[in-house]
Amino acid sequence: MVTMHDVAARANVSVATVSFVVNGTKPISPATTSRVEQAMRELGYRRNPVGAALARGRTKIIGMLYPALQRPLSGTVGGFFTSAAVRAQERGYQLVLWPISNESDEAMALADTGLVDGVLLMEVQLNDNRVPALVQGRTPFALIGRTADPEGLAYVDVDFGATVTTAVETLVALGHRDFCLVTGGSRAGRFEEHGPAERSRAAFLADIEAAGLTGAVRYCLEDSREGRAFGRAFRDEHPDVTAMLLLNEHAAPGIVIGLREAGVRVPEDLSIISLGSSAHMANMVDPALTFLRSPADELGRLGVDTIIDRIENPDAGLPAVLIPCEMVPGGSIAEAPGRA
Amino acid sequence: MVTMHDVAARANVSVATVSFVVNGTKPISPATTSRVEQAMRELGYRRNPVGAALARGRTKIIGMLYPALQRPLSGTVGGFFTSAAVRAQERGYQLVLWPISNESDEAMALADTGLVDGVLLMEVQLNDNRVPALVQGRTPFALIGRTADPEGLAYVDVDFGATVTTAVETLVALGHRDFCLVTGGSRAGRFEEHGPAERSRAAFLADIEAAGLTGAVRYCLEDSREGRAFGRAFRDEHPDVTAMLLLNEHAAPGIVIGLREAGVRVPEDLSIISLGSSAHMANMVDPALTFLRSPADELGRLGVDTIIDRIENPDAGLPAVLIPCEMVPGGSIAEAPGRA
DNA sequence: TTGAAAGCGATACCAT
DNA sequence: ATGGTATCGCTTTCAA
Repeated sequence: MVTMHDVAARANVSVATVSFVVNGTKPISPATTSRVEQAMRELGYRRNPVGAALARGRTKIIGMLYPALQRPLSGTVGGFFTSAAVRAQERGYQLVLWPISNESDEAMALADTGLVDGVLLMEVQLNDNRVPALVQGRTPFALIGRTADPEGLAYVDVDFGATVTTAVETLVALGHRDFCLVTGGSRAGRFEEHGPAERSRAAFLADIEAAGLTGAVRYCLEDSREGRAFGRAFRDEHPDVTAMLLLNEHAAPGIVIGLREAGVRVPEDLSIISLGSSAHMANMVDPALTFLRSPADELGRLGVDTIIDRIENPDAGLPAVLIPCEMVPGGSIAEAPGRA
Repeated sequence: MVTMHDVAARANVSVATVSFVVNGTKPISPATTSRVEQAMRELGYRRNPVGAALARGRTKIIGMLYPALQRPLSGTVGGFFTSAAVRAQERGYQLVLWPISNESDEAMALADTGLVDGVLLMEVQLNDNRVPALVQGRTPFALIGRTADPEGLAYVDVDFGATVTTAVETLVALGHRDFCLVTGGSRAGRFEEHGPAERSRAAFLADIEAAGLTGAVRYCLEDSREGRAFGRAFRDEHPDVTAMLLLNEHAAPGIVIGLREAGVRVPEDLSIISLGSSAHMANMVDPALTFLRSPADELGRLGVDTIIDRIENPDAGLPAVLIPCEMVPGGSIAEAPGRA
């Protein structure tokens, strides 16, 4: 490996000088600069980030912590990751996706050892033991998502309350009065921990009550086969429901197929709005779903901005951003049956 | 930050001794060991991997290089990544997903600087300029996928030839004689570079010719809306085709929806086999697709084993593994029309 | 079994 | 505008 020493020797300067031209840390005469640059070129020098990291205490790397084992990487995460990676590069950082388990130790062990300058935590649960662990450490972090009480934390998240309200209002305007919210979650029994599902549920129940409507809440695993079974059984279990809010894009195609198998027509018999989805997923379903678009790209960018700001300016205020989803028309909603 | 010095001082030993107990490098008396361990506990010591990496020249980190900007992370990649991450951990490494562009420089710049011990290259193209760049460097690497001529490279890949042959044989046995292969690719004009598509195409044409059948090859962008348009137009463009091989799981639901809109029934009028897909994706379609299961998990594991073997034993042989997809029954194939 | 000390590669302070 | 050098945290050889 070619080191700064080699370059320095070749250019007849000191390592300090080489470092200065490499980093632009201090003014160096054009003559020396070009001599050094030529030496680097000839030798094929490439700065060793490990050495730099040790000396500087910074790596210019941001770790996006993702519980890959519990929650297989899907297209949604891909959206976050891609936009976040682009933004990081724009700001001179590298973003890497780091798989961790849900246990707190691992997150810390990585975060707190200097390998990354900061950490972006994904799939935050309402009661997430990784968060207190990170608070204890000295590595800056930010959340994509938020805990039950995100006071004092830097986060960006979807505004599920506003999103649900938009959906409910849209359907109420079409005459619907009997609702069902279907959320997801990758393993039974831990749904209460899932922020998006839980926040949507709370907003849903509040909206329903405020408007004097009826509303059930159901869970369905995030898998198309589960969706099929769920859809097949739905009408029998909820004969009166005419409007469904679906926070489960992976099960959505299966659910609609199951409904059709059971003789339920969408949207004539049942209107559906998919919450937090994308055009690609919505068009996998027939009819194409009316959906509220997840602001994945915006959140990815904002998340990166947030964590970098915290790294570079730890004393600034704590950003807390909520972005609502925006309605995209589709073919899955109609006037309530017997009203047209 | 608590360093080894702090621990050493607290335990009244030298830093060398602390290092020995931390790494188990040398035998240390039980008494000293427990004194050191207690000191570590009391101080909350955590070894700094940057320092370790610099001293040792190894980081125990494997970088999975992925062109996230060109090819948004999807569920398929998630499968690779998850199984690969698990396997890496089992073998004492960390696996991180590193977004890179398709340009060679970036891959190298990262790989060749000591931040990662080895590199796993994803989405390898037939003619991939990142590969010669990696060959020049001194960082071990392996491919998931392979170039046109993978001689001398370590790789694991799907056996597309065998997969296509299985599909064709299955359909021929049902009396089909007019085929169409539909592949994907995220941007027009670069399909020739896409290994899976190109290898499938070659195998397809060879099988078709050998059996005296007719076979068209079409491309469709990997998006459900594109799939819908494609499906709608298909019958007019290929009135005689009764059997479709589909190497494009993201467009699959849209294609079937489009076909139905155009009055084409699956499987009565047209049989479909999806190549390299998963149960989850196959069940997003109605009828559930008959598919050849992508060995994503196996490839992820094997890829990691391969790169770690190369890191730890560079002189061993170059593994070159091909795994065929395995048939999973579904509802999308039937006897050729007018044959039953 | 334990310790002293020489690096690993780069940074940045203090001189010149 | 340059250079000498201590330093970052840890590993590892060589001695004791």
